[in-house]
Parts: sequence; C-alpha cells; structure tokens
Amino acid sequence: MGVMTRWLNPDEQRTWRAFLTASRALMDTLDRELQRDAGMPHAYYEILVRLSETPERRLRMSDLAEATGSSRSRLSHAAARLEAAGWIHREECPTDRRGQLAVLTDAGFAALAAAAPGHVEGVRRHLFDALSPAQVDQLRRISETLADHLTGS
Amino acid sequence: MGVMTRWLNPDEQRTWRAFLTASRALMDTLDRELQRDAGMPHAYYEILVRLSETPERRLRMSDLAEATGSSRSRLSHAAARLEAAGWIHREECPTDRRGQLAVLTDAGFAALAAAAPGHVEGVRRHLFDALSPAQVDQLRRISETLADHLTGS
DNA sequence: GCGGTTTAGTTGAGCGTTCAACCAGTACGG
DNA sequence: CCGTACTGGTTGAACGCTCAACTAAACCGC
Repeated sequence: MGVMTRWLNPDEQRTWRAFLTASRALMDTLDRELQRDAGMPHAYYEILVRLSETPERRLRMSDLAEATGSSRSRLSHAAARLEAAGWIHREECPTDRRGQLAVLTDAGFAALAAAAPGHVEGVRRHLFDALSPAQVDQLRRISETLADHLTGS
Repeated sequence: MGVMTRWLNPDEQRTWRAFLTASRALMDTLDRELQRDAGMPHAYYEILVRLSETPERRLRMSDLAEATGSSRSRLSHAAARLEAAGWIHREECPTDRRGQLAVLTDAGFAALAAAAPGHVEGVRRHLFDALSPAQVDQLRRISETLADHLTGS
C-alpha cells in the first residue's frame, strides 16, 4: 500500500490483450474440437497422454497432477470420470499405502489413439501453421521462461 | 481420412507443452489472485473493464460478448451474477426491442477501481517482469497473428 | 514406540461454462 | 402484407473446477 501502481504502457496493454484473446481462442477452439470429435475435454486428453507415455502406462496420482499442472482435487475428480468411462482404473500403490496409481486401460489407449490424429492436426492448423519457424522458436523461449518464472516462485 | 497425420516434431512438441504449461499457470495464478483479492473471476473483471471504457459505461450484450470473446450464453449467466452483485444493471435497448444494454453501476466502477491496481501488478510481476522488451514485442506479434488466424477463419 | 506434523488422496458444496432448446423481435422474399 | 429465416438474448441441465474439510498413512524427533 502507498506504492504507486506500475500501470501498463500502451505496448504492454496491447500485448496483454492480444495474448488474452489469442490464448483463449486457441484453447477454446481445441477444447471444442476435442469434445466434439472424441467426447473428452482437453484436460482429460492430457491425462491420457501422460499415462500413455510411461513404460507401464501408470502413474501415481500426485505425479500425474504435477505433470498435468492440476490440483490433487481436480485430478481426483477427473480420475473418477475417466474411470467411469472405462479409460483408466485405479490400483493400490505397492510402496505407499496412501498412494493410488492411475492405470490406462486398453479402452483408454484406444480412445487416445482415436483422438490423437485429429487433435494434433488441430494444434498444427490453429497454432503452428500460423507462425514462422522463428516465431515458433520465440514462443518456445518465452513460454519456457514464463513457466520457470511462475512455478519457480 | 487416409491422409497422413502431420505429427509434431520434437521442437514443436516442446513448444506446445511449454506454451500449455505457461499459459495455464499464468491464467490460473491471475485468476486465483483476483478471486482472493477482489472476489471476482478474471472473466468478470474483463467485463467490467470493457464497460468502463465506453463513454456511457454501457454496451449491448452482443458487443460485450464479442469484446470479451465469450458466448452469448456465458455472458448472459455472467451478467446475472454481476447484476446480483450490484455491479451492473440491465436496460432495454432503445433502437432494438430484442436488445439489452449492460450498464456499469457506480458500485461496479468502484469494485473495478479497487481491483485494478492489484491485478495490473500481478500481470506485470507474472508476465512482463519475466520477459525482455524484445520478447514482449515478439509475444505481441505472435499473439496478434494467432488471434487473426483463429477468428479470421 | 509415541505424539505431532506433513503428505496422499478423496469428498461435497458452490460456482462458472457449455450446449441445446427456446422465445421474442427483426429482416427479407414474394 | 405474410410467411420464413435469422438475430438477440435467456434458460436449465450437465459438467468441470475450486476451495475447504476430512481420512488415512507416513515421517520425524525424542
């Protein structure tokens, strides 16, 4: 309090609004496409992807939450839905009796395999096709910087 | 169908994941701060901002939806909440009997004025402080390109 | 071992968003 | 004019997320 607010200058203002518009439009579009074509929101798609990338197609709930950048609570609710859909099931963790493992089922893997081509095509069309290689590189550096900045503090 | 999927190469993969992580972390952080400090989600803050920028502090529901990048339905629900909070009220549109005007109340303006400094500080801390001036410029160009690409098609 | 703290995960209520259905009111084609 | 299509906006149900409260198990110091 008492400290002067460092307001945004016109360039920053413009950047911030453009970023808001673009990222929201991008995520909304991809989310809607995934919901329409695969019957799952983007957050659930990401969960299935992470599970599919592990050797045994299974992860501790906490690690999965970390990997997908979501809260424990969110993941717990999501896991309940995914389990009801038959795409994952839960197992006891052998090394920690508090723990739960989320395991990708064959049906889950199939759902992911069916959804992936369309979704990747969407990411390419809506994001990468619009940017030059230099811009893709810039976006990567900016995003990595921001991610460090946000999770590191 | 039958067309080969254009999968993401490693650089694109890395860029896409970094973007997802960063933009989600940024928006989640700002949303949480705004909810904690001002009792409103970021989407509602944006609505109040747009209204405050018009000469008469009022906008047609459709224009407001357009400006904030939201669906009519979403805006309608949001307006109901904002009206219940006493931050806006609705008026009949004089030129189109179907239309509704959302009007920012004095209480709404006060709530916005109270929320703005903290929120702007958050945007600066979490976004602009982490980036070089050149990166801010790059982010602006990338975002504007994407916004055009997404809303133009 | 025993009590206090931390960690893992779940649960339920409340909120915001989406989607589809719907009711006006306006515009258009004859 | 009259019917049809379109536009502006609202509504309710279903869904996903957040937050706070909670249970259970592990850790930690002594």
